[in-house]
Amino acid sequence: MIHVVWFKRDLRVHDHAALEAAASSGAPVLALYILEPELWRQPEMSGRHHAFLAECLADLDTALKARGARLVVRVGEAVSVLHDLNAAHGIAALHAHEETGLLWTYARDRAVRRWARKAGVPFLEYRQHGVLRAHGDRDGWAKTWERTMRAPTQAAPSHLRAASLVSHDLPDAGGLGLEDDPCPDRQRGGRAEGVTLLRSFLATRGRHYRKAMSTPLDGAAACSRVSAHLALGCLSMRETYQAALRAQARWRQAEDAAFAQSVGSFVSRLHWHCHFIQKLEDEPEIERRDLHQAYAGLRPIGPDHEALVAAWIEGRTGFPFVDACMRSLRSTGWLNFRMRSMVMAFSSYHLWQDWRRPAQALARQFTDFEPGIHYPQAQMQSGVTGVNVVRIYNPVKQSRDQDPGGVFIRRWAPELSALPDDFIHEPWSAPADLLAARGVRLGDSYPVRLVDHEAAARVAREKAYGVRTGPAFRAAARAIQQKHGSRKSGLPPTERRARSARKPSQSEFDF
DNA sequence: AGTGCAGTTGACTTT
DNA sequence: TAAAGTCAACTGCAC
Repeated sequence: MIHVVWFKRDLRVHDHAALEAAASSGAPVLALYILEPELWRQPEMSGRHHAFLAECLADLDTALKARGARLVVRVGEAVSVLHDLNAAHGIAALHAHEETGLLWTYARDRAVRRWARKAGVPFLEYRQHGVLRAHGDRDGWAKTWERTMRAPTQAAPSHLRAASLVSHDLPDAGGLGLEDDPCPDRQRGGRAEGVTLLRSFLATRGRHYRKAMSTPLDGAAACSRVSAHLALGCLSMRETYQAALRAQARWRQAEDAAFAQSVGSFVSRLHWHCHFIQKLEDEPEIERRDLHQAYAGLRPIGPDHEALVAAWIEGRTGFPFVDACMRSLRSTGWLNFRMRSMVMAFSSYHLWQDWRRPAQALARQFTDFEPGIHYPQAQMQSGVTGVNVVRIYNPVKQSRDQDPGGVFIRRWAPELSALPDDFIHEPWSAPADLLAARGVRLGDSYPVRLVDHEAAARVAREKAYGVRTGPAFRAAARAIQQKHGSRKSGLPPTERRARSARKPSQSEFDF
């Protein structure tokens, strides 16, 4: 009989509750990764995810090898893989982390649970990060998070009694039906890489995080870049959080206030990470249904939907800053948070396109795709939650604010690089003779902008606010309040006013 | 010195 | 991690 550790998006041996539990059983341990071809057919998945995963798995195998075990890869449906292993070796217990993922993985986990119950195999699931499953008490959430994250981390087992099984080869991207997905500046996967990033961020790179995180230029180096490693679990949230707190204390002691504050911003974003994933955990349908039903059908899918989404995701909107963001994302697999919000909002408001296909296209581009952050954010930036303020970004203002010298634009839209700073943010307003002199032919060397952004924003604002004042909105808002029982609604009127007067923050997402 | 005034800043409101 | 508009307080300057 063997204990199986089913690795999913927790690809590490450190601070790993499932591995620890299996190891301490004393029985032979099978470290299993199930490569599920059907998962890779989901519209969110892409070649860069596959490449990053392969690196993570190789790193995990190295870590297991150092402890006398190996990673065993099996290809197929989780239930049938587990069924075969159980038939051949007998599974004494199946250990895994809880996964908050796509509806597809949600359904697969339920199928595995059903199978385990029928087969008489104990299926033991452990909390991942700070996300709570089936929690009733909304008020205690932050406290529980804090307690979980401050608990001691679990050391990696020093030696594993391994069940020696043959590992299968990881299918390559083409074999899984994934399109060619060149990403020349993609981050490397694996815990070693994640640890290096976290260390360099907390020791040097992060000093100007607070100021630089929103700029497309400096953000790439000033941000931690551990998101992909958290998404696949190369790093645990607990060890990341504790490392950040230690660094913050060190910088305070060194009287480097700027660095300490930057680390503080990072820490608050770690809370935010779990806070958002919790939304998808509680309401998996956020992946495909407008949270607020009054918005269903607000953006009907027209005949030009596909062409507009393609122009947007490929960086051909005619807005230099938006296009630079999209092209940079394609090449690096990463974009800072503010620019992610901007491009999603641009698609939803200026282009007035339904959020689902764009969200899938973005998911494929993000090496750090995390369903629990991605979908709640996509809905928020599209203004369909009914509880968040309508935020329409001005792509030209963002360009002037975040890239005043046009350096980022020139890097990613070199066809515009000869334009002077005054016009690089909005080439359509440049005099024709200037464009000609600088070799820019709108509609030829660079696209004509898809929309007049000011007019489009005006129309979008009216439509978005139109929903909020309609009778359907109020009815559905009441339903959401009832279902999710937001605490704010229970406050006495005076305090409710006082609270709502507070500056609303992006992290608030009370249903 | 005090006044008028254009321009700036920041808090706050509206969309 | 919205943007634009409003308004009052403030600032720098000319006279």
